[in-house]
Amino acid sequence: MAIDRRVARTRTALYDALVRLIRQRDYDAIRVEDILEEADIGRSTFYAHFTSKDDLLRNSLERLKALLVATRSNEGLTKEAMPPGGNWGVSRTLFEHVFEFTDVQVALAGGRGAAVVHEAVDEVVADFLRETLPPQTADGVPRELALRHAVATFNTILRWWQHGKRDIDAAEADRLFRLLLLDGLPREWRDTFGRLLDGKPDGR
Amino acid sequence: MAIDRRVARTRTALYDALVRLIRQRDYDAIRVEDILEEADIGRSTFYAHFTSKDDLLRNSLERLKALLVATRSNEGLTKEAMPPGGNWGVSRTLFEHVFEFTDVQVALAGGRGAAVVHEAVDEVVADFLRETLPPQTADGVPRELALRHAVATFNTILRWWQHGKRDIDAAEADRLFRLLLLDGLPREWRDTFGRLLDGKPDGR
DNA sequence: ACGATACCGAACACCGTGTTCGGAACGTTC
DNA sequence: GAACGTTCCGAACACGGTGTTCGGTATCGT
Repeated sequence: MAIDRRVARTRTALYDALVRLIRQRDYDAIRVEDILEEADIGRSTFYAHFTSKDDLLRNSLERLKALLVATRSNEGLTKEAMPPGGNWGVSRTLFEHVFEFTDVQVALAGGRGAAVVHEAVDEVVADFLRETLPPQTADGVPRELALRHAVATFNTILRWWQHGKRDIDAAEADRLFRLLLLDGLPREWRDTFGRLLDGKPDGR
Repeated sequence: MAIDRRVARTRTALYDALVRLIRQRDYDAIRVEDILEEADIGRSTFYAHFTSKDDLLRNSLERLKALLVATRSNEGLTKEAMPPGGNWGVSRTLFEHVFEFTDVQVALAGGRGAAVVHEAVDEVVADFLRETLPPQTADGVPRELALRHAVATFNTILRWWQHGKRDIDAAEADRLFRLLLLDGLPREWRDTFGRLLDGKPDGR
């Protein structure tokens, strides 16, 4: 016996409604009632499927993971945004995605409840990398740390990008991402931070 | 006329109570009532000073900033943790702090509400750096981005450190921090990530 | 077409929030 | 040390959101 169409309909209706709402308001400014209204679903039905709003969020994010896997080979991309020749890398593709759909930017925007969404997304992306990266260790930098640093750096770029309404494009964002992740801060900043971290006054 | 002692007492009682509670439970598992009980303060009194739990948190964090400024010259450090000769840098000093008081680690631990605290702390540290760093730009990496990347990297190390109960000491944590921030990922990881980001399969 | 299952929605108990107010306690000032 | 002003207290209250229950209805699978 296949899965009842009714449950499938109900669940996706709820997923979609949540995403739609997250794009509009702050996550914890969203009441369960709002979701019900948006999805046109009965109260009791909701609680028959999920135990809480957070539970719904967690389950919804499993879908994001699928998107990521697809993205690995540029599958989930619209034709317009397809690279001229050959493939882009994962990061570039993601940045293009974000560039295309401003929604994600909004979802990642500030606010109290956004932090929750943000951390949840982090977890999913980290999972993805954990499954993708080969096992190895380099110069005493453990796998898990390297991976989390990559996620953190990506999100830093993303948030900085959309927060300041920067007039740079996805390519530039990707460039900065790779620069920071792979090479660290450029020379001048290296010196500045080096001095600060060493406790030497900065001359002011 | 100086500030009424009663208000001072009330406010610090509330600050301390909040911190004490954050060390025990998840931030939003803490009810206002709990704070009142812990601080032994009346309900109406609380709302005479702060509009909400979040408001209290924000105000409490102003203190953290003061600590940071003090830390810049190793002032707030206990004698045991003082560097053998001369000063440590800001980052090392902070790591030593965290090493000494496991509390902070707990506060920064996982969970739903921790994200809120975490983001708030981020903001404070970013503010601190914003006031401390000289204005400049390097290789197209804007000041604000460099600064946020530093904060993010610091927190990544911290969270990874305490999450996995790593058996490394503060010095090692500081070494990793500087490595990732200033030089980026080491060679092997550079290659691995480079390949992944470029969309080339990893050979599996 | 029929049995099983999912959905509906109104009603309800529950919990935490934030406000109000009169009286008691405390601090400040002279 | 007395008097005045401020702060604190705590019980009571209204409000809003959560999660559950249950009988009736609609939809599904076979």
